[in-house]
Amino acid sequence: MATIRDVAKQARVSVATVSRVLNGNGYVNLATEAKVRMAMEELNYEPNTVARGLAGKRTMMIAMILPDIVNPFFSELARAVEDTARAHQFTVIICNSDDRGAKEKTYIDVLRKRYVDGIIFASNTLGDEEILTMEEQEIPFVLLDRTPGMGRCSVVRSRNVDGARMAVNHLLQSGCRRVAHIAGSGDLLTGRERRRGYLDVVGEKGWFDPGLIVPGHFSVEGGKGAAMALMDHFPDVDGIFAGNDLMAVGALKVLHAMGVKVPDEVSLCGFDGIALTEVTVPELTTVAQPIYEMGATAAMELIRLIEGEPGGPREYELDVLLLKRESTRRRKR
Amino acid sequence: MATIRDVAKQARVSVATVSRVLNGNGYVNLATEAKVRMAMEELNYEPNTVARGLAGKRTMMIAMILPDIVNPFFSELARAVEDTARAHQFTVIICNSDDRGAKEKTYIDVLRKRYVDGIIFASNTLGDEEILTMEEQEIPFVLLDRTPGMGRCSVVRSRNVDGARMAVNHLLQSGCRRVAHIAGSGDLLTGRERRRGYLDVVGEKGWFDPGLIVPGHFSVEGGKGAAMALMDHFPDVDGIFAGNDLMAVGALKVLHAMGVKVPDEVSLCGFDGIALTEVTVPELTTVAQPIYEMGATAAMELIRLIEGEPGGPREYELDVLLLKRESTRRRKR
DNA sequence: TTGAAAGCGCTAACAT
DNA sequence: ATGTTAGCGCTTTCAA
Repeated sequence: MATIRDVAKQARVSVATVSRVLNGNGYVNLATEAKVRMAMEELNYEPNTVARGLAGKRTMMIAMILPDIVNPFFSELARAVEDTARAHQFTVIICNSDDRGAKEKTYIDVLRKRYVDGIIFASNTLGDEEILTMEEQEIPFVLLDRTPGMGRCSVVRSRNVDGARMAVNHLLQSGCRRVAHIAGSGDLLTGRERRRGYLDVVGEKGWFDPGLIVPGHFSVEGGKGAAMALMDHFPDVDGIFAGNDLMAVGALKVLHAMGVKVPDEVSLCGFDGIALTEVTVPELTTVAQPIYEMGATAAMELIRLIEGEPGGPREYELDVLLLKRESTRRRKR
Repeated sequence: MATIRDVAKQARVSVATVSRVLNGNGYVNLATEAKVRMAMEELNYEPNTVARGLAGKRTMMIAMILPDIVNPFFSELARAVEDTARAHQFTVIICNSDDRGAKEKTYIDVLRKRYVDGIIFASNTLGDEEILTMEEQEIPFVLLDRTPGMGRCSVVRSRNVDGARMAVNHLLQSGCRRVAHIAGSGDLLTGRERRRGYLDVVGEKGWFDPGLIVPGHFSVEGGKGAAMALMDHFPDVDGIFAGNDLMAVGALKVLHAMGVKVPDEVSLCGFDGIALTEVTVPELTTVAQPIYEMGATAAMELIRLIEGEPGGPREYELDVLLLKRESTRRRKR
């Protein structure tokens, strides 16, 4: 492994000059630059990233903290982040928090010691305390689907309330008389916003009952339990808006097992637009978020922050799209 | 941020001594050690990982190169790797290769410059050339589902041939008269082995025809195309063994669309055991690999290699398990 | 058992 | 426009 010193010697210049052409800053004579590049070529020189990290405080590494990479929503997000980061020479560290604050804190610590250049939080437990830590440490970061309790920081999210309204309206328009909601965790912004959208549309209906909102914890299992409870207590429910696709899939399974026909007896709509919704029978209607775009946007924004570009923290709110599929397609009556 | 020097000063010893207690090597007086630990505590000292990497050639980072983190098989593998690595203080870098040799090569390069301590290859394009590079550079690595063309290196895989045989036998026992195979890529060891298992069981049957083996490229789309072609050319096929679950899911979709009843008209069996197989209707019978265990094993083995423990490279071959589910459960006739 | 000092490979003042 | 040099924070001989 040739070092910068070897190159300098070979090109008969100082290491500083080599460093300059390497980083494209400072003035360098064109002829000199040529010599240096030549030498680099000959020696097959490759700058050592670790040394650069130590000296320059820039490691070209970013981290992404998410609940669980196995969850398809997050793996797609991660994929987008990695693609984008890579295109800008950044390497990505993945951290699974399982939504546990303690794990998340540990990660932040480890990452700080590693001088990562920035962090994307797709995890949901991040408290104001951690945010404060980040700001003190001056580590750039971007939040996904989360409003900071305080201060301004960069955020990327999608129009959850709008999406939920679209979903519920669509359910109603396709003929449902009584629509229930399987809700995600109330601790999460997305959970609350989608619930809000649902309420906006049906809260004042004569048939509405708070019991129509059942928690499903954003998981397949949760969706199953919720659907079961729902059909038990409200046999006349003929439409369900699930706060995410995983829960919708769970609900679908349970309905099928109970012999309830989807969409004819109960129509079902999810949220997120993960690929999973295309393999079920019937295919699931869902409010698709631009998942890949969200990840890419978050990564771009983080890099912008890292490069110290002007403008300060920014907020991005992305549009969602209702994908009407079989699970809400009723036969004409 | 306190540095090792601060600690040394505070404890009135040299940095060398602090380094010693930090790494637990060399002789250190018990009393001295206590002083040092005290100082660390007081100053809230945390060693800088980057500096350690530069000085000690040990970055406590490993990388995992895989085709695509969005593929549930690989995301579960990745999860296992991260959990295991983290338990041993290693951080994980994820690299999506899209099975493109060029990307993979670039990654290896980047990772080398980063001094990563080791690499897990779950990607499939790795050629002997790259393996040689790795060996020259003396970077420890572990292969998943791939036999090296040459030299000995650590490998983790599962009993693909056995599994395929189990699958096909099960299909036969459950009443199928003519079983086809949707095959994964012939470039991949797993693809070839599963195909071999299939052939082992049916190759000599009177009804066998090479045309019963159709390529499905290990993807949902590929599975769709294959199933379509299959039913077209061999309408009497009543059993399909798909080389992985993704293709099985694709096949299931197509069969459903064609009005072919699964399992009664055509029984279907996949391979891998990803969670997806539990949400389809009918649920998919599949040969489950111990995915998490494979990832964990690979990570453990890599760490073993990194720590330079004796024994040299090792090979692990893990057992698979046939999960009999609805897609092969025929009504008695 | 402990300390001094020479790196690890690079960046960034500062000087020329 | 280019060179000198002092770090970045830690590990590891080599001495003592």
